[in-house]
Amino acid sequence: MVLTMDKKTIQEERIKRYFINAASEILRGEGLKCVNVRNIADRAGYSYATLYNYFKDVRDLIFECVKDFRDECIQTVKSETESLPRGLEKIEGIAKAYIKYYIQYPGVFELFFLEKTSDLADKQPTIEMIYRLLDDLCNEEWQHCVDNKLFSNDEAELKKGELKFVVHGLLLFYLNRKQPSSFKEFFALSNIQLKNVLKV
Amino acid sequence: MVLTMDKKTIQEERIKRYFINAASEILRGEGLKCVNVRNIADRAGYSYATLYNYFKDVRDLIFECVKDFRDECIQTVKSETESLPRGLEKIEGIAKAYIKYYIQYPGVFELFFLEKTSDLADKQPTIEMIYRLLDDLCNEEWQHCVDNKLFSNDEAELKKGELKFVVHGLLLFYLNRKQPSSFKEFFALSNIQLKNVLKV
DNA sequence: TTATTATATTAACAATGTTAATTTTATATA
DNA sequence: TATATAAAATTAACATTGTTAATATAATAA
Repeated sequence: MVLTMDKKTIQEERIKRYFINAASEILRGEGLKCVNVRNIADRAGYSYATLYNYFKDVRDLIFECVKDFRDECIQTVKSETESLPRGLEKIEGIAKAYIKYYIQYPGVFELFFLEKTSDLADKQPTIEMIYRLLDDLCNEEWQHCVDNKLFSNDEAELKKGELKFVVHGLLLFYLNRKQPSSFKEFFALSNIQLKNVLKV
Repeated sequence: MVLTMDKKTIQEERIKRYFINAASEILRGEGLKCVNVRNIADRAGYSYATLYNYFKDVRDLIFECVKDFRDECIQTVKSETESLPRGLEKIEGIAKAYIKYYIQYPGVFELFFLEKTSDLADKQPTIEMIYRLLDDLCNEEWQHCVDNKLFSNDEAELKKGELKFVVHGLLLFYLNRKQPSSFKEFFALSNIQLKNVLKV
């Protein structure tokens, strides 16, 4: 795909990337509320108006960051859990690594789950990607459980959903509402809840 | 408390209320993104600058709405579930009514759980209230289950948490990310998940 | 080398939150 | 009751942010 790009497209993609990277850095470091066109452009080494030659609007640009963070999240979780034994134990590890990623980058959680996406018509595929991220990360292992007769298919579906809602519920309260108020408590609570969801 | 207010305080409270009610109506009808000082003041019948004689800033005003919505939510849930048999069945009913309230007023969910509250130092009690709302609504019934030896205290605590995270996880995905994409699917999914959490 | 096109920048505008300056209204006192 | 003072409300103004229009600069083709 990249090979078929003409010179112009290559250069265009390059400049888009400067903006995307600038926005990502701000998001990662300071969170969504600190991201604005002048900020981004400054960091990218352009004027703010130049941004509009490459992106429809700022939401469009910020949305591009989502794909990068998604890849990074997958990468992180995979490398942190590759040596775990398959099945429930691995699912628990994946869930923990997934949570850990957002604890490290709360701005990414904000972007993925809290940002208002007023008109998300053309962005639905990306939204879908995020919605299914945890499922995608765990799917093989759920299948493994089903194959080993640990659960029926229906039970696995149920638990998959339960895991997703519990994990994001926990993150919503902790990251956005400081509940529980310390990481230590949050960590203990997560572990208890995960153990409960993933019991046979 | 009201009885001890002097004339000035009474009048001040009255005007504060005009602003709070105006903001609440907009929130309820059009959601958080449509709330702004000029809007609110128009509806309250004042100039936007007047608002600053009564509230530190617009966040302060919007936060006042929280208490009203909380009371309304409690009221609604209680009246919709008063005739249910005690115990798990009632908890399920409460959870459903609670969910229904936010489906009816997505702007309230936004305000309660999604809004960024940059400095929430003095607002922590209110945040706490919201964080514990579902728990408060169900507490008596959980206690009833424990009294009837349906669960141990620890089990009840665990399930209380699980219910909270599942319910808010479901709402987060549906209200903020349109996942699932139809109410029908959401309704079915909620019912399945609630049944699962609340099984003995 | 110059005309044309592409790209980038500055200037300007609209929306929103906020504060300052000014006007209006209410209150107290002579 | 009339006027001085305090309180409350309004208009004007400013800052920030997203966005677009007008202008300037750089790249490219004839």
